Amino acid sequence: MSPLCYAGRVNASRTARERVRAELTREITEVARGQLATEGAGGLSLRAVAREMGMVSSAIYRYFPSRDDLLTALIVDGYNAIGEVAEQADATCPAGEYARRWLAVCRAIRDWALAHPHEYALVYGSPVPGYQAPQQTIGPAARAATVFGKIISDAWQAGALQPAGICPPPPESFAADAGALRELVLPGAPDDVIAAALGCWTALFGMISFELFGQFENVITDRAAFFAHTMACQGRLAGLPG
Amino acid sequence: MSPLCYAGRVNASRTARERVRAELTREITEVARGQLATEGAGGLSLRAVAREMGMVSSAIYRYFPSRDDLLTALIVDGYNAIGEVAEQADATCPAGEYARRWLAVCRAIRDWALAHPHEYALVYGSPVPGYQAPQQTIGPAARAATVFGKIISDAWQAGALQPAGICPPPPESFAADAGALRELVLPGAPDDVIAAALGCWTALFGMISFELFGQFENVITDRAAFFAHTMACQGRLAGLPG
DNA sequence: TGTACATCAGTGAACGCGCGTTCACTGATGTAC
DNA sequence: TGTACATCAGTGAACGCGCGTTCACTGATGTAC
Repeated sequence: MSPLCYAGRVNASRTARERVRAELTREITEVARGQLATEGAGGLSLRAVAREMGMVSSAIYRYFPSRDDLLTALIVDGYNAIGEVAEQADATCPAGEYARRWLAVCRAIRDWALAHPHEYALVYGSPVPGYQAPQQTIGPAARAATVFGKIISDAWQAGALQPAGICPPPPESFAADAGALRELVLPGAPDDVIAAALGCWTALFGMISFELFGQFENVITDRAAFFAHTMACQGRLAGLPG
Repeated sequence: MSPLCYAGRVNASRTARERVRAELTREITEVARGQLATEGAGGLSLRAVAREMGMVSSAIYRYFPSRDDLLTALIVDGYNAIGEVAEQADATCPAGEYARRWLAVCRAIRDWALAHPHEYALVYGSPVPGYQAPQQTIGPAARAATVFGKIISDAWQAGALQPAGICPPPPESFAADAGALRELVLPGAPDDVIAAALGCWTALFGMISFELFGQFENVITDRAAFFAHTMACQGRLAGLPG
């Protein structure tokens, strides 16, 4: 039997049993996501997931070795979902309209967060007690940031960035971090642009978290409009024209 | 027996039994705060608190009618603690140095948050599942914001505010909210100043939450310096000179 | 001041619940020859 | 193609745990006269 033939057989069997396995794995995370939406991250329970799926609780262990691994899967999914809506929003805008791209990304992430508050909280909210995020989550976490980084560095490299000129220079201790960010997500941008961008990015999630976690209760009525306004200001602060 | 004399007796008895009661109430919240620090908000348990105090779990119910009431007390304490450090930090600065006051308040809140991460998370992080914040928490929540509001409105009324001039005007739908904020915490300030201040305030907590909730892991090394820099930029955006 | 009574703090047992995880097992599905 | 074997999914019972809350109770503390 040739290796190729052997590989063929293995793949065939995979697509039989393994396809069911993949489907059930997906279904488990989906049910878990649903429970997240009603109970929050702390209340996620393997037994409840199993119950909802009509399985015995121990069966879940064929798919996830522990509750934490299921949580990790949900976190990775969450990061990816945010990354994806960010990518899509960015792609709908003309590449040269940097401020518009930024606002589109902001809005897309906010919309996603409002539609999936518990998943957002899982990813950007307080850490789940007793859960330690594994390295698995690093890559997906960078996905949305990469979209934003590209907007800024595109603008910079096109010479379209108009620095607001109101910030002092970033601290010297930031230089090394700026270098790493330049390598990964903000090619070509100088340190002050990188610092401003990072502040801007942080402000985006600050706004969303404040809104989602109730700090705007009895304070802001038209949150979508105020959000867009504030994000426009932040974009200007980072030098985006518009 | 005169009403005064009666009142006197009641007060005397109060200061006997009621003093112990107040002391124990305080001790319960303190122990609960300690557990918060190790378990997080979701893991706070009346039984564990009672155990640590050498009481039987049902005894706690003499002091707090339910777990949620204990949580509420902790939240109120948290808001008050943040408000207090903000007030103190503000008070150490010359009244006319607005940017310095702002930075001092930022730093004080960040320091407190780093020293009490779980209490911070309880107050500004994801909502505790199943817990509904009662109205009791509204007043203390405004305390820190009042300090900040005073800095901005002091600066405005002194004519010291130097608007960055890079923001578009706030949306019309913001006018009513701005009016309410003007009444409460930003006397005299016009709408655009209020909008900028609110964005600035939100960015402060965005920075702290990002740092505390792990988003700066492997991204920023000297977080104190980067924080100060970003908050300085935000202050400028809100018009604080410096 | 002394005594009968009311108020209150703390006890201990219990109710009813859910949780994560392990383990020996039964069948079904896939593999090797 | 057929058969012996290995792999794997799902079962059901169990372990040991912790939780919030209720309730009838015992003493101690405070009150009224």
